[in-house]
Amino acid sequence: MDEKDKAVQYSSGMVGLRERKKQRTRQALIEAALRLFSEKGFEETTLAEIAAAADVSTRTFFSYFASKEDVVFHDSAERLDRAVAVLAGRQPGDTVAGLLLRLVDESLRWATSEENITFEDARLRLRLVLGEPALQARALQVLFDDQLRLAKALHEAFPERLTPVDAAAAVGAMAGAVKAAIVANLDEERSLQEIYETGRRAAEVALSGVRSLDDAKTPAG
Amino acid sequence: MDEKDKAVQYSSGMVGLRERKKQRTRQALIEAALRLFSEKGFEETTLAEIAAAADVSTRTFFSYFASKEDVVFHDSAERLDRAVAVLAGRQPGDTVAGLLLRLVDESLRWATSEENITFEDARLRLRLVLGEPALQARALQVLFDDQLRLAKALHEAFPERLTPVDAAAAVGAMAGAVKAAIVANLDEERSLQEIYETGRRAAEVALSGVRSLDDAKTPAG
DNA sequence: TGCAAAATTTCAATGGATGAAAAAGATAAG
DNA sequence: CTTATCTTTTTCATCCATTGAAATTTTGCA
Repeated sequence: MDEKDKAVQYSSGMVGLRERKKQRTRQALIEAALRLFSEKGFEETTLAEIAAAADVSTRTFFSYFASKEDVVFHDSAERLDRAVAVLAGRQPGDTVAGLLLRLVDESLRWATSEENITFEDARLRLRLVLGEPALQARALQVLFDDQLRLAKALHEAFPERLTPVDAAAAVGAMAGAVKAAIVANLDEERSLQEIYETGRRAAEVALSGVRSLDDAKTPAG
Repeated sequence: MDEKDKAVQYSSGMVGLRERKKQRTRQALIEAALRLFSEKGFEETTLAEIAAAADVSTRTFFSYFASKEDVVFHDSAERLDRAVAVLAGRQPGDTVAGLLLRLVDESLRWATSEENITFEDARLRLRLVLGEPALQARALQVLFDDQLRLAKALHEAFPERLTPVDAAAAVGAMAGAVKAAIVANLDEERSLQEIYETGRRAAEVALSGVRSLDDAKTPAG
């Protein structure tokens, strides 16, 4: 799977029979794996079972995904591309904080929108990921890699205002706050709206600073 | 290894021969593993080799560490305990921002102090961790778990001022900023002092908010 | 149709991780 | 010192993810 394939991975138009077949196989693997994971659990599902359910050999699995964990994050590249696009679309009047807040808004909205997957599916996947240490580790790694690229994109959006390190710190603070808040909120049953609000409030804390938490009236809103 | 053992893991006083022998074995495993990792690389070193170098059976390794990666993070429990202690030692006049800044200061100082390990050793370990995907993943997981406990400790330090979610966001922003900044800074050769400064500046960004980056003169300093 | 490229399968091997039972070592009591 | 007991280590057997290489099949194209 070279760069060209990766770039076109989630675009709609595919040409030859060969490519269409590959996409079908990929989709079959994803669906088989996610179904089995939710039915029997991640650890309990073997690659042999996934491959069998998708009608390919076990070896073939690894020409589509680098590891058992990676199937779960099959759409992470698309998500990152969208996020980078938000930063790249910076307008002349934009502030760093405003642009980052737009990033969080769009990401949260898309992550929980119907166009993408059902909210129930999203919640299921979140539980799956947080419940399995191996998946949790992989998720954190994906997030970490994404942050590197977002920091680079933010620096490029404000080349004169932000040093690379400041950009990294800003992205890190934003992502760290949102992630921590969402996870902290996951114990109880929450509605889509509530989780969205939690993430947004965390973004505000990161934007306006922890110091705002020390003020009597929070100027964050 | 039950709770009592874990609690006393890094305290000085051990009684019986049995315990002393266990500590010696643990230490032998750590030293053998770290030496082999830096000599031949992480992937290239097998558990069989580590066990042989420490004069135990391969199986015994797993009664000391849950995985090959875990040896590298043998002191993470102690580090976390120190960090939690800082938060627990909150004084009446402390602000959230002030307490968190003290946390970063003490953590950075201790992580790079001679009492702990040589700075060269610390840098070697950092390179090792960032270079090996498996170790990077484990590091992020450890950091993530630590953040959960720190968020809890911060909430307990300011039970009336911070909701659990706000505490999580604050800790997440702080940790995210510091981590991102340090990693972003690691490409070039940096002195101890420079890395320390980078982390502290990132903490200031998280504390005072990304909005401060939008101001002409940064009020962060 | 037949050749070249790409994808899949088959086969074999490595190495991390785990469970269970046997063996060896340490502790405490008599 | 010796025995009964508890802990730790070893031995043995096994599972499964992952990888490399060679053989085979499928697809694209002349």
